[in-house]
Amino acid sequence: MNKRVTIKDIAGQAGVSVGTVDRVIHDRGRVSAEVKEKVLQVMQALDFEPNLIASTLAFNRAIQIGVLMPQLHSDPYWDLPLLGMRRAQQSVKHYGIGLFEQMFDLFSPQDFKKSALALIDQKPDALVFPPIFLKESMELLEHCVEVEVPTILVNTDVEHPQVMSYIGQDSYQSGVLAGKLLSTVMNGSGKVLLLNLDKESTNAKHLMDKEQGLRHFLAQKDQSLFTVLRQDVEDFDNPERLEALLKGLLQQYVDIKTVFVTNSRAYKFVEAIQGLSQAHLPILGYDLLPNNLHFLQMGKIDFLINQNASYQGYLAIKNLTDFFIFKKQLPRVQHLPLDIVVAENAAYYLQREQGN
Amino acid sequence: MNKRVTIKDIAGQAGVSVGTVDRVIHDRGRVSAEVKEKVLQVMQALDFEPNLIASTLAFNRAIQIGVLMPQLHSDPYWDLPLLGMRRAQQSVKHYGIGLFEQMFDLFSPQDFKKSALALIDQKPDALVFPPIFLKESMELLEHCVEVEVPTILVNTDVEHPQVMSYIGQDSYQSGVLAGKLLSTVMNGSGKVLLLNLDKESTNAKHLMDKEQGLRHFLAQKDQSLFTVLRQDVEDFDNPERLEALLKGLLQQYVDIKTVFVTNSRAYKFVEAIQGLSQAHLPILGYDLLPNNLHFLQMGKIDFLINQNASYQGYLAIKNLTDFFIFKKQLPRVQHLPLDIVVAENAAYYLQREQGN
DNA sequence: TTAAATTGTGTGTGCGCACACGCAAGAAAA
DNA sequence: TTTTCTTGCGTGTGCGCACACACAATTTAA
Repeated sequence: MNKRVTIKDIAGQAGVSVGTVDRVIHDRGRVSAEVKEKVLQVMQALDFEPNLIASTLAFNRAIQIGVLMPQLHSDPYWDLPLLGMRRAQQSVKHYGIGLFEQMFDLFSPQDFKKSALALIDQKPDALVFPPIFLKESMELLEHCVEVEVPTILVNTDVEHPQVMSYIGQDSYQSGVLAGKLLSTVMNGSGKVLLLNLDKESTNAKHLMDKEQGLRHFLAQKDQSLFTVLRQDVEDFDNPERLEALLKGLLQQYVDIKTVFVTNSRAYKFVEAIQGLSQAHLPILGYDLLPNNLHFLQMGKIDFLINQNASYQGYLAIKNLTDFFIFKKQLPRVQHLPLDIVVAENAAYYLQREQGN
Repeated sequence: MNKRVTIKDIAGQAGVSVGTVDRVIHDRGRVSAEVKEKVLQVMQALDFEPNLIASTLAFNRAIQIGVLMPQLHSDPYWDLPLLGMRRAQQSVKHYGIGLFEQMFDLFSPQDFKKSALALIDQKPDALVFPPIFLKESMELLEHCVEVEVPTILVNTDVEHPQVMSYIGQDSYQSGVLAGKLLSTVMNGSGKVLLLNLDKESTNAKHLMDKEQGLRHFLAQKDQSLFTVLRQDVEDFDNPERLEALLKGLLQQYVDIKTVFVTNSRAYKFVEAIQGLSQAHLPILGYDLLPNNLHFLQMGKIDFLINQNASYQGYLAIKNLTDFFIFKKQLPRVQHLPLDIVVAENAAYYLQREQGN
């Protein structure tokens, strides 16, 4: 193994001191044009790659990542990204990467705004958050432009120049996939009941994308065979109401063959229809929450699409480490795989969600 | 941010020098029992975590990982793990991790043995290889015991005390999953044609595990409805022979409803039956090879189970880095997820296979 | 014309740790 | 008893780089 090239080697070859080489590398100025040119030339010739280990050691400065997330334990899904971030932070803390965590009320745009300002006040070097509230998120991004804080979005993408990277699923394609899976269990024709179990206050962009994906897939298969019935439910926490609603729907539309719950709350639906004595109704939902997995193993949920919520958080922190420490360029969009989870392969995904 | 505890802090608190602390940490001896106790106590009290960045910088020694893999470009599947390892090496080279690559002929146990010896001669710090030939692999592992080289297996697991870690799929469970998927497209009953497209010379342990998994799932569903017909094909490179064989089988067993190709060569099967004018026969295969993906998009292959071949290699190197640099304990078995790949979600897995 | 600011360069220190070396005091061997 | 070895510590150097500082040679301002 030929030992690596160091700035000392560069300095020797170029006939200057290491300080000058350092100034060229960091573009700090105070170097004459000719000398700079010469140094760059030698660096090229020797194929110099800085030792990032030594670099971070000498840099000796902490990098703080601001994290704006829904309050822990307010919703089982939203715990996952934060836990992923904390795991990632553990594994990159040697590089001096720290987290400023700031929580907000999942259903309060006002609180989101307040928390965002509080977080920015701490002057983080970067920001990570899910744009749950569209309007407030755009305002926050504008604010980030002013204070020059690069931002990574998780869960939902939004177009804005200050967004360095989005990490999450392609919601539209995930709807397409749902269509594919549901059509295979519908035996030729029938109606899909599409359930949005969410509050109106939250930005439902990704739910709408899923719906479009589903409709697109079914339409392309055969216009007449498959239809979609969409139902939005805001008080999804009330099993009785849900049961009553569903009873009505199933009576009214006897050709409902399958159910597509567009977010992680499929288990709430299953709980609600426990009372109904009804032939098995195939269900597709999202995410490996304990309740969903329970019903998956029992055969009450047929498919789960894994949104890799915890991995989203993990990757966000890992990517920022790559950015700050290893000077890597980040891709604008990082779509995570659309994992199809059934009872037979759930264990491995669960392990991964909890492990890395 | 309260700055981190260093060995200097420990030394100060314990009333000794940093050299003594260092000796305690590395258990180099030459420390009296009382002093050692005291130092350990202080380390505990201050919650000391060594700065691994500084540690690796000071360590200043290269670690060479021996890699024993099938010759590049001899089989599209077997290129993937090696490419994954190279990518991983790129991303951990700062830590002084290097690869000794040694290739062998995929179908020659003798060459495997010869290459193994050549690799061991280079005195690598660790070894990574797929135990394709069972007998020769066990001999190699015995050799590793003597020279004290820890080993990571990929693709196939083997029981041996020298194996530090296995990275790959749970073959049995992957057969179970195949059973689940195939049974959903068989509409109630029928025969599964199980195809082993492999040479007899290679260790077929994982293929047998897949078969057992499949049979187990189908039997548990309903003994009488589903049956399995197994066919081993050694000259899988000959489309005419394969076509003739299949023609015979399909005539003989009219209730064959679906095909399970137990390795990455499903595309060879599809190519062979192009000539047959035959109603669509659902096919399940393995791995995201270009040819497989092509037929998946065309609808000629219905499911692929992703064995994450490239990620296996990637993880092997990453894990060894964790082991040597970050002193992490590795799990004996790391089962990778059983990704269900259909036309609608293939792109994301492909991207991941090529990307990280 | 002299003082002040700027530009271009080299030197030195420290990041936290690994490891070689030095040296005293006691233990074992001669 | 003298010599050699061992044990138990401290000191010093270097890993490769970042950055502060010193200082001369300019250039600009007063």
